[in-house]
Amino acid sequence: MAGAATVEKALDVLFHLHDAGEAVGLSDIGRALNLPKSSCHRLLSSLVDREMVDRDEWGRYRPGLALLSLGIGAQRREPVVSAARPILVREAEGLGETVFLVGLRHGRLRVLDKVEGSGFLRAAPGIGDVVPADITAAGKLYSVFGEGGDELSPAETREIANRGAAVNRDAWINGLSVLAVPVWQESGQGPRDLVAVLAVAAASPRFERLGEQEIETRLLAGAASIGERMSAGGVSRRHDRIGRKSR
Amino acid sequence: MAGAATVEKALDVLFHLHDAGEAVGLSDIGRALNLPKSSCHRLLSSLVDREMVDRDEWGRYRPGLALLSLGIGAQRREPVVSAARPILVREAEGLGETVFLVGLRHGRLRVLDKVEGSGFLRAAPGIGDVVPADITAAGKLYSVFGEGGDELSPAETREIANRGAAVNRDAWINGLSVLAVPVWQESGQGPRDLVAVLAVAAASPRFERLGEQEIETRLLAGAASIGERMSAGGVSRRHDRIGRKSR
DNA sequence: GATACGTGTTCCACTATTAGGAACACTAGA
DNA sequence: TCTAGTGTTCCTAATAGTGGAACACGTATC
Repeated sequence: MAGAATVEKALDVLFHLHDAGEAVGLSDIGRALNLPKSSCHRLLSSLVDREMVDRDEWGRYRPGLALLSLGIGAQRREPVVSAARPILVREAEGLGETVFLVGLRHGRLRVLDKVEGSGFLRAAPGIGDVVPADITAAGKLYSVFGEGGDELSPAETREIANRGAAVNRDAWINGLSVLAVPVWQESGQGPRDLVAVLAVAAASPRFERLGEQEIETRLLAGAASIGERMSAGGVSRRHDRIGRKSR
Repeated sequence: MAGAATVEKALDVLFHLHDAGEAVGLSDIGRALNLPKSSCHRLLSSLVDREMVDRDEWGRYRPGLALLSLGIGAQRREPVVSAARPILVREAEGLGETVFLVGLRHGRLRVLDKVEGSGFLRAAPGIGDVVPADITAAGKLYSVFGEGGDELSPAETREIANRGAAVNRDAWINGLSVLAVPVWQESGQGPRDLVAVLAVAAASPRFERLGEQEIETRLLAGAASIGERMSAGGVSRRHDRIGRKSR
């Protein structure tokens, strides 16, 4: 909370370049963030030195590739990701549709990994992106089984709890249907942990043709495999929170 | 050059967390970077707020998932990557080995994308990582055809120039053989541009079994496809450098 | 138990640092 | 040529970061 204001401005710049989607000039950045050009210039030169920011042939700024290295490193440390990767690939091939792995991090749902199918729904959320909790199938699952997530009607809560899966038709993105199942990790004696959500997204007509039941059984089997692989891998067995105050 | 010192310290912290490979405590960070604990704490709290840094259940620090979102965004803006992706997948499946796309950015060779084969050489460089220019097959190609890269013996230069491919056996990593070919983009009237390098890495015995000639012809065909796709995509046609001073 | 060391966190006076206006160099367009 | 736009550099006031010291909490050691 009591942070370094300069660092936060630099991060503002970085995220602004990300959100912009295209390369941005110095003056535009200053205008957008209400910062003087000279301040932007100073911040950016530090970021460029470390390749957190790149410049195109016109001198405009865009996010740099050092971020990729850091980001992939962050992803690699997520045990769920390495456990789920083969299953994501298998299901994406088998179903021919895009498969997501979504996790709750820092109070928000993030796409931990994704493997695209042969369909043409490339736009949807990218790896690392935050997805809205209130309208997505993944959000519903976390609302029912996890700690975070938003409130749901008692009826829907009971239905999802019994079924062990959540569906979302056209509510998030029109024409897109999503089916999601929880990924559990057994933690020895204690209660099992909801470590992620496995989801398939497909254009609604295609979704119908594949058959909801078929998709559900495949995903449930996949989620079970991931859970087993995590327990088997053993590297990340569950520790109780000990020591250190955390805030 | 004349940058914001605070921002650079924050980046020091970020890269230190990346290099460390495992979660690090506050005191350790301060010791490693010769920074007072209080300064580290302030910097880190800003980074944590934006999810550039995460904390594990013991309160130790590690790179955060916002970096993944930013990094994937940076990668997506590389036209070569989207053009090459299908070819990488195809060749990785066809050969059963890991295929790399390497580009020269900011004077250094970076892994722009990578698709892993069925072999067990997962360790090698990750997406976004910098690879050494002087000993790799990709470095040799850039030395001969590109602007960057290191010097090479005239004999080897001529051989690579004639062959249009570079090989590296056990020089970089022992037991690992790499074959790389240039990816050209025709730019209308001017000379063609070396936009990336396509490379296959395999354990040396497996490399022999596949046959160097077979690998080379496949890669050359793949590189040609990428070049065509880039020119065809048209989105990123070549512009001459106009306007703005660049430094 | 009591002691000593480890951690992460908070406080606060000092001063080095950044802020940001203004002037500069340059290009594109009228 | 003149104007409006860009990115870059310079410079001083005053703000924002520095970092030592004290704190609260946990684990190991005697």
